[in-house]
Amino acid sequence: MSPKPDVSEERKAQIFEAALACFNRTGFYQTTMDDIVTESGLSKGALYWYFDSKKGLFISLFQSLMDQLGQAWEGIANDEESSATDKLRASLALFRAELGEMVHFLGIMMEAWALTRHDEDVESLISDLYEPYLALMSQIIEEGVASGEFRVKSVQTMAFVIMTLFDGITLALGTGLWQHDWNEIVDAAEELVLRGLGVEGKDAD
Amino acid sequence: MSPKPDVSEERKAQIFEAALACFNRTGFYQTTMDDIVTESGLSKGALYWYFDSKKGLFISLFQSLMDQLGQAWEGIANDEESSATDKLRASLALFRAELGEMVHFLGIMMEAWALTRHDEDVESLISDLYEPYLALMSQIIEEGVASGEFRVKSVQTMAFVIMTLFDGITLALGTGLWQHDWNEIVDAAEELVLRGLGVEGKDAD
DNA sequence: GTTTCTAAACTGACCAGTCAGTCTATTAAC
DNA sequence: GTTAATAGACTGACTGGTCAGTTTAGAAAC
Repeated sequence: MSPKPDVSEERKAQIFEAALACFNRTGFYQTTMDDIVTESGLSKGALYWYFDSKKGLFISLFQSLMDQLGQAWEGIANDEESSATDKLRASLALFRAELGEMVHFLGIMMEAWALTRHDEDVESLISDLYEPYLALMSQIIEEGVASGEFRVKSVQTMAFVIMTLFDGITLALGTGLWQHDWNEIVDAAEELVLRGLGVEGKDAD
Repeated sequence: MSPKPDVSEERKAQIFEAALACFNRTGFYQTTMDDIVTESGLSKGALYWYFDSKKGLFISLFQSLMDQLGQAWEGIANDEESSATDKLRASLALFRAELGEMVHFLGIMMEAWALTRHDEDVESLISDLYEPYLALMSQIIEEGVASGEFRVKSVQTMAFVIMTLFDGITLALGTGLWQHDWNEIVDAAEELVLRGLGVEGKDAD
């Protein structure tokens, strides 16, 4: 149909890559569209051909980055074979793997958190993304409590606290407060969470 | 000496109050100096009489907010009377109290975290503020391990993880992901941390 | 000869920071 | 006790630059 070969997917990817680099480096307000023009090697016209605004570009980019994560979550929670403890361990392993991805766009993650405060679109995007994660965690803890593996006062609240710990670790990496290998933090977090939920023994690795 | 009574402290406080409201509401880049002018009821000249730049004002404000916190930390860690477990509980109580203050400037806290990525001044300010907190936590855990109260693989890393949990909770409040009473989260965090460090019993509370 | 796409010049709103000048309480001189 | 001098506190119009988004002219593909 098209009188020209469709390059739109490549172009979008090209713009995303440039926008990722810029936003990650200097944040949302400090990067100009011209920065992204330069970084991408395209023109301003091209950017506005594919995206209607700077904010639209940021949100699309953020959305697409998040879509690449968290595809595996559902599989974990719905595995009939494994115990709640196993599922929790698998969740932690997944978080570890996701962190490995996230280090490439921690700046964008943090920018999005900050934007949450004064931008409704970003705020609802984030809370939508958050929901399934929290639901999964609640489900696992619920199961563990039912089977006697975990001891917990409030399932919902504890699930939230554990998610909060994950975010805190992400934040610490983003701010650069933790200079060493982030695997060590995840190890310690695993130790804290498993024992904190009342899982006994086996903590000699 | 001065031919006029010194009102500079009141003025600075007045500017801080206005800047706090504005920055907290709309973030650093989205608030204009004119916003702060309007909010404070002063003039632009007055603002620049007391502060050299927007960034300077933000940093002074942040600094002053942080100074109001964390005065009590040292007392806790150096109390010879109490056990490491007691000290940890006291630290959690302090965090709870600080959260009560922080809810009034969560926006500024999050803005500062995000700025960390591309502003050296903010970055070094934050890591300087962070240091004593981390040192305190490490000291308490170290003591607890020595006395056999806690079981931990790496003191440094575990201290960092617990601090990270605090930040995560702060972040969750800031983003508005947690809609309920934040005291509940701190309760759950306390449960997780105490048991996670290997403190036995007494969790029927 | 039409559609898709690109380039680059352009527009105009916006905003941090400046500055020439004003106001007012206090002191010093007489 | 009135006048002049002083300096700190303050005002707000203005400037110069920046940058999101638009326009326009045309190339490339079919």
